[in-house]
Amino acid sequence: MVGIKDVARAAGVSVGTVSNVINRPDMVAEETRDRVRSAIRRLGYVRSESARQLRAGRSRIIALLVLDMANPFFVDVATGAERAAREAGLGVMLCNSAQSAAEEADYLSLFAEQRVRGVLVTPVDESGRNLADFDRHGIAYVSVDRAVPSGTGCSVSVDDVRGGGLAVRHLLDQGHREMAYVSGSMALTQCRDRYTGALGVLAEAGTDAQLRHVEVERLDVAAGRDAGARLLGMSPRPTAVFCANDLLALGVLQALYGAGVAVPDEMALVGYDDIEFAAAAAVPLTSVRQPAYRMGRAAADLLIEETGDAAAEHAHRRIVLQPELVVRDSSMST
Amino acid sequence: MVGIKDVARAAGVSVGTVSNVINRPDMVAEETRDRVRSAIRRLGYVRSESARQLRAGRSRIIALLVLDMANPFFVDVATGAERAAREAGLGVMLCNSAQSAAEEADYLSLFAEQRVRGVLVTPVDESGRNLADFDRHGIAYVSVDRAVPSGTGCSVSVDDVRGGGLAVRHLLDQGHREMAYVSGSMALTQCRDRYTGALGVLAEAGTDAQLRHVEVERLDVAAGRDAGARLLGMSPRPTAVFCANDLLALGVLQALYGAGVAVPDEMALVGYDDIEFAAAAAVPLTSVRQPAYRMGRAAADLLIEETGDAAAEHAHRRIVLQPELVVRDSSMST
DNA sequence: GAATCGAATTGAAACAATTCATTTTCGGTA
DNA sequence: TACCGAAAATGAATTGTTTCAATTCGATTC
Repeated sequence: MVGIKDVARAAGVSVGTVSNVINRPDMVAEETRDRVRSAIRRLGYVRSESARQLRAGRSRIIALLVLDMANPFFVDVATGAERAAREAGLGVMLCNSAQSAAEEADYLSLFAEQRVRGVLVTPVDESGRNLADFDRHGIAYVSVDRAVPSGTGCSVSVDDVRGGGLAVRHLLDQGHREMAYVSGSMALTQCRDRYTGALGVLAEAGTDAQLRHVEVERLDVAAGRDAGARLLGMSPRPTAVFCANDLLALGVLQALYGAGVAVPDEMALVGYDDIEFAAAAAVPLTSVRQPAYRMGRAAADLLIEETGDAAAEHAHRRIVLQPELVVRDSSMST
Repeated sequence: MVGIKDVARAAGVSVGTVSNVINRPDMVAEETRDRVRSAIRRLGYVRSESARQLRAGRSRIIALLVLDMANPFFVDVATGAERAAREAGLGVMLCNSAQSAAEEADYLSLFAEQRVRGVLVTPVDESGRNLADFDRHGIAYVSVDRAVPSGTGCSVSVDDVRGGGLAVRHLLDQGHREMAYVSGSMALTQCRDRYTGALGVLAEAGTDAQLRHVEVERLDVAAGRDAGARLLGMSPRPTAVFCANDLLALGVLQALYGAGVAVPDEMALVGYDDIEFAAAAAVPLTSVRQPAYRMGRAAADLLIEETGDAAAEHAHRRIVLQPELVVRDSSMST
């Protein structure tokens, strides 16, 4: 493997000069610069990141640990983060905790060994234990899609309480009184917050409308299908369903379609996230849109600020973005 | 930052012993081992991957560069690869070339600097120029979802010619004579191969059935919507459409639905990949299933074999997996 | 009591870059 | 000719780990 020494020898200069050609070309005389560059090309020299890193004490990579790569929502977040990182000359290591606290812990220690520049993470473990370790090791992190207790770190999230409210207010406005909320365990912040918002709207409206909770194991299409079957068996059968994400909603929609239940006439449906497939569904889905791409960008920007040259004057910030209701056919009788 | 020297000092042993405790615990006396381990815990020591790497000359990370992260097909490939890699104690760096040859080149040189263990890549640049560089630098790679010229390297792919044939034979069997093929440019191997297979079946059947090509810019849902609009304007209007992937098919389906064209009665539809959303569509999509997860696993396994201890006896292999037609409502009149 | 052996431990070299205090070079000036 | 200053180039030190030849230390054997 050809190293900087080989280049130096080939070009008849010292290793310091080769390094200068690469990192501060202005410092080197033009003639020397050309000689070195042609040697680099001729030998096919590629500098070793590990050696640079070892010297610098940290890498040029930021890690992004998401909850579920099969969910296009997180792919959008990743795309936003990646764009911002690459503009700053950093690489992104994208990983999937698949909602497992064990996987999360594994990855976080991998990141620590890698001395990554920082971590963007949608935490599985709400206790924040895993992240506390990061504080101890001085690794910067930004919590994505999950607010973090004040003062502990940066976060970028969407106002889920508000989002839940938007969905249920819309259904109330359509005259629904028997509603259901399909989500994962209330131990998951996003499921809990959306529920809280939904209940808040009900209380505020002073209505006797019901919102029954249907809990599912996982937040994917298959779980949505199961939930759909359970909804059909409920008595009284709900006339409107709010799902904690679009994957669930698509699953519910499929179950309803299979059972010949008309959407929205017999049952209205509202999802959450507004992934591309929501708009592409059989009956286009009404959904609470989250600015996923912007969230990814904002999170990466925060991290870059925190770990950049001006790191000294960095103060932890919590950014909260606003969701937006996108009404489509699945909740509007025509 | 606490290093191995600090641990050695705290435990009253040499750095070599600390290293042995971490890497070959059997070599160290129990009493010493415990002392070192407790020092590690007490100081919060995390070993530096970059230093290990520098010494070892290569990293413990394999890179996976996919064409389009927004396509669930590639997410499945990534999941398979990641599983295999983690079982072998390696990390995965997942990146998205977004079908851009420039992005691809950028990432490949990033990987070279990182001295990654190896690269799994779905090449954008068919010329293989980018990969030739890898040969020169001795970086192992496996081409995923794309066969590679014999002898140049490993590859895992799916028999796309066969897949295209399956789709069109099915449509012929349903009695269709006016068909269309929606895909990206024929410069893309997978689009070309599927077309070749489709035409092959037509020729073999000795029919006068038509298969007109509708070319789109990108392979996503939005492009599918455009294609759908164009299909509706064709004369004679095709009675069956085969799409080069499911995203296109979902877009076409949506356009047809919007125009009130019944699927499959007025127009039958067959997709490719069999992503989860294909089965979850308004009209569940008939699709040519690719074993994405298995492909990812197989590719990672090949790479691990090539870069492992038994690397010497490694011979490049080309694995070709078989696609399978999954018939659903979108192509079967009931 | 010396020789031998094996297990445990040591410590220096090597990895490939960056950095920075020195040194060299060279044109211009006194 | 000697000297000065700026620009260019040098090369040793540094980073944190792994590896391995060498050393130490008891216990066992003769």
